[in-house]
Amino acid sequence: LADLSPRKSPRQARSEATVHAIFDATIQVLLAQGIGRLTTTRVAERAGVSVGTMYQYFPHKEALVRAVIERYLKQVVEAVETCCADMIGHPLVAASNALVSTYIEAKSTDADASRALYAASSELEVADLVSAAFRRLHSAAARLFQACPDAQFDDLEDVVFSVMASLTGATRVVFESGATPEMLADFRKRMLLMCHSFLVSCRE
Amino acid sequence: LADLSPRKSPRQARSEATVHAIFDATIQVLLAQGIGRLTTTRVAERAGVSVGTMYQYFPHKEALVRAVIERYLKQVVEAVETCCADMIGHPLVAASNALVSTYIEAKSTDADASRALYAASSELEVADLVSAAFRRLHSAAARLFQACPDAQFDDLEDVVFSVMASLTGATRVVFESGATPEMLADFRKRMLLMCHSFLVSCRE
DNA sequence: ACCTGAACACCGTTCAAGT
DNA sequence: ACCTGAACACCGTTCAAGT
Repeated sequence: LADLSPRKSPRQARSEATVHAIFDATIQVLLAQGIGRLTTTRVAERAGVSVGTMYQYFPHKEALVRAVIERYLKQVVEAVETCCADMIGHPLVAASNALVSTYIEAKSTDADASRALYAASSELEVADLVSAAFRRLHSAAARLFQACPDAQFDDLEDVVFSVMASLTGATRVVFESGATPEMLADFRKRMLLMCHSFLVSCRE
Repeated sequence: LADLSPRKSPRQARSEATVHAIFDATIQVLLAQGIGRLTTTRVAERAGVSVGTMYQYFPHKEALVRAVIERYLKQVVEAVETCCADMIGHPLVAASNALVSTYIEAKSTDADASRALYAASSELEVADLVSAAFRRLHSAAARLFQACPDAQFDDLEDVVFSVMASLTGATRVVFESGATPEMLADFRKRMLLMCHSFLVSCRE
């Protein structure tokens, strides 16, 4: 199996700046040109270094995009985790609504980036990153609903899995269909209702 | 904009066989090796023709994969459309359950193919095919729920959009997470409940 | 009417040579 | 310790030449 992590850590100020420049260039090319036009030459050119330098810090092109996607996923996951921690102990309806709203808003704040990264994340082998992020979302949500004073679930894990699969999967469909902000707002309202009414149906 | 349709129609028996061989070879390589290892040379070799021949019938590699994905989507869409037509006039719970079950089963019957094509369909520019299929699913479902004797919806189109986004999006998440048949069966049960309880919440 | 395959352009990756 | 860029392997696509 190939090593997908960055190749070495910068030890001097110069190389740290280089890594940063390469990382930024990758984001810029990705958002401006899309994954299809992201070539190592283009990234290196934009970063102002040679291709060879790029390969000193990233073992291959895929690692570049993985780094960008990883940071993006982290940002979304942490927003949801913070929300879930804050809502511990609240009643079901409040917990459910906060979770759904926070997730959709985290995706919406930079909708163009979301769209570009959805496209990129499918092209390359990033299933591991996506499922790791999904697992963290799942855990945070499970803890949240576990702590609801007005709800007991027989099989919490499975119920939460379905909620999160719907929420993340449907959100992806909406972004990939190129929804307008109005459609997104409408979608958000319906997802609030859908998740809550499902959770109520599962409550014992 | 590039022309993405097949380049010409076969006019003689020989060329018809050639197209068929290329099409089959594409499916075989896609399922056996994945989209990452699908090269024009490999497909041509497997089909027993030269690359040049391939380019007589398909303008580029993407068109090969599009053709395969198109046929697959058609199969799923038609299964759902048939189901929706059959269930016209049934009560909400029966209609909803039939729709959800039919969709998930259509995806499950050839789970490996579903997985391979989910991966492929993200790599290439097939958003148009996917959204065309989604639109047909949406229409069929809207007609179905419109005709439910025990349910009236204020904004049918939007309600159905959310149901179908959840159903298709969540199913994708489940397949991409490499779910076992047992997990799939469990997921199916929960989606039945989720879609139905949401529809009930929206009913006037 | 259909097929071939060498040739071309382009891209990811490497590595000997530089500072 | 870090950077360069020519060189290599591989892939998508074309087109003059064949049957």
